[in-house]
Amino acid sequence: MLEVTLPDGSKRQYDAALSVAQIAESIGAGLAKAALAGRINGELVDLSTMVERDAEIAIITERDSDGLEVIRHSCAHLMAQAVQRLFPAAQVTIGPVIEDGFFYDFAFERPFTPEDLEAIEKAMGDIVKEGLEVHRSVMSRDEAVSMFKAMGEEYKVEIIESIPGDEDLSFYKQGDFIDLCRGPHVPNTNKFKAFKLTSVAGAYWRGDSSNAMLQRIYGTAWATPKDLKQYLQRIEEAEKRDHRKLGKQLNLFHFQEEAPGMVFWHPKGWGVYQAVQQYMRKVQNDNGYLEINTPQLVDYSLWERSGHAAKFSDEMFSVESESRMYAIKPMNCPCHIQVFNQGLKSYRDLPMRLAEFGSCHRYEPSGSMHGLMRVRAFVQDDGHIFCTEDQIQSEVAKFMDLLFAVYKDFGFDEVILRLSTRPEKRVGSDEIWDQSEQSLKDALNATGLPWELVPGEGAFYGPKIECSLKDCMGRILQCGTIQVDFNTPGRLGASYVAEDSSRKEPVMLHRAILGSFERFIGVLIEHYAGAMPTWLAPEQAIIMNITDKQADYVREVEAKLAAKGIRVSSDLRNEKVGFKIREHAMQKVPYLLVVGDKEVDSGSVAVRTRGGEDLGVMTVDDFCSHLSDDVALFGRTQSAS
RNA sequence: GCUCGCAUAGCUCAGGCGGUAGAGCACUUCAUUGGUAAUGAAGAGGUCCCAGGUUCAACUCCUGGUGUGAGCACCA
Repeated sequence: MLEVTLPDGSKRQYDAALSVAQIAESIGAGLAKAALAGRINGELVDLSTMVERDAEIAIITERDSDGLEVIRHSCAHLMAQAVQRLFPAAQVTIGPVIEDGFFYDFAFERPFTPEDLEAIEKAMGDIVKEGLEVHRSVMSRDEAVSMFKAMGEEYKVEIIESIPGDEDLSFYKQGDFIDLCRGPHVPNTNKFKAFKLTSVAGAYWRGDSSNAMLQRIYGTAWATPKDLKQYLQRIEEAEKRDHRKLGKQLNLFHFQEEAPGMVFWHPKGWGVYQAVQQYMRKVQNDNGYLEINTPQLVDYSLWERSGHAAKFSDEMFSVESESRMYAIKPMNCPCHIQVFNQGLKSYRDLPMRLAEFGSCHRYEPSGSMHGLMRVRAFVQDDGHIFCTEDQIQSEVAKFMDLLFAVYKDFGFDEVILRLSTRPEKRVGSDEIWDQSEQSLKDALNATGLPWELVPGEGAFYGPKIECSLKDCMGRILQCGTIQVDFNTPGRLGASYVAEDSSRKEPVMLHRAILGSFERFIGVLIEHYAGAMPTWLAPEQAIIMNITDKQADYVREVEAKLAAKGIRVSSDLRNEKVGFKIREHAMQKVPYLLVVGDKEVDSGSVAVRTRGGEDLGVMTVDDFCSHLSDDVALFGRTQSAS
């Protein structure tokens, strides 16, 4: 006798051990048909897994998120089988589930073409129709190694040989295809209803650029064709929001060959940039930061002393002039220490918060550049807080509060926090690292928010908290950071006089809220699909006449609004009003003001938003106060959409 | 940096088994003065990314470079 407990709490008794599939069958034929996998006491298992004693059992179908994972994982196997049918020489390596889909890496003599992808997708469809049963089996390490050796699957041999100990390994076989895998998998290849191969690209074996490059095929798989369609629509929507595309359409900025990875800001893009920067300047002034400005070109020796040259010399631009070597600054911190070092500092001066909208250049690898998101010349909302060890936690806490408030103003409510700890290549003693990491952990815990630990991802001089925001597409984008640095101030000779009149080294906190203006504006463009909230919009209002008769009045209103600091322009072209409306609405100008004879007579403007909402006719003053109310909202509510 | 694509008018993109190119929008001119997402007509506009090579002939084929896209690697 054994008793199983189902997720709804109901219990069932069985005479003898039986498989999860049989349990599903005993509950109902429909469930048995829909079943993809099971869960025994919380652990995901195959349907064929035997239940031998009392347990909590759940039947996993495509409706569970775990079910979707199983489908995707199995779909990777399906694809590998199809690839090996078409290209027997292709060797299989690994094929995991990723967000929204899966990939599988193959070692093959030539790259796969888009035509290959089509053929592979078709072969996958054939295997689905064949309805091959999927069998799990267990082998010893040695057996498995000799089997894959015989098959010529060198990468699989390498994977198995890297698995420690003598543990048995599980295998999944469908038709003539067998793969090493932990599972679980769907019971039959006929379970797939919606999948698509999306792209092919190179990827290094084991993620190491010194290894061979494999061919990675990406695919997506869903429970139903409808879900697949929705996913493809989501991708399409993301493409429409691509900041590179919108940057061109809205005439915000451009790039060109002569300055790879460096932005040419156009008047409208620079308008957004200025709005963001002026906001940040005020926020920093209001929160105890002192704004400074430091040189862009600094003698190379400073970067040697700071430790940057040793790690990043290949990524630094340098300039030789009159037989001196300079580096174009890749970051601001060594310069900020120079400012701190001027004049004797007392513990009474701490914490000292220095901020700079510092223009930096880094030689980013060519393949890593991506529109505004990753550039070679950028400006950070950079700041360095010089403080005592005792002040770290409260300074980090203050910073976190400020960051949350700023993100809210920009319309981002969700912040994801991660702590990156000591990397292999680093400076400073282990004690110092212990201390730095602990102080950040304490600060994170003090926020009361969940956070994730990322071992080994810290900067070479100290651990860091990375603050990511979630945009309206659900994408997670790292922007802000705060990093504890017990190393660099000492290397560059910073000190202060403590209460007991001894000399001590200050701790330095590197911090940025937006990260780089370039990247952050890229994020904003995509988040708002180019329709910036009014406070950030480069053109907040445009006034247009219906016929030439109203031209003078339009100029008058324009001057009046401009005098109030509103970013306004007028469109007096000899075009129909519908044409002008369409054009400016597509340019995402928040407010479109139409003036005809009626408005001239009554001294008013007819107001509509870029989203098509008619706000009616109002006086110029009423419009001004409507707009300033909207501006005061920041991005907390989407305005004039 | 690595793998594989791509590069044609200001923009979005066609095109040709090698014989110096086309559309829509934008632009200019003319007509039109029209009340909330495209008024009509005409015109102008190109070193087909750059440098070599093959060829009677290269925008097209080959080689190299640059930029760019997807992914990988990197990210102080």
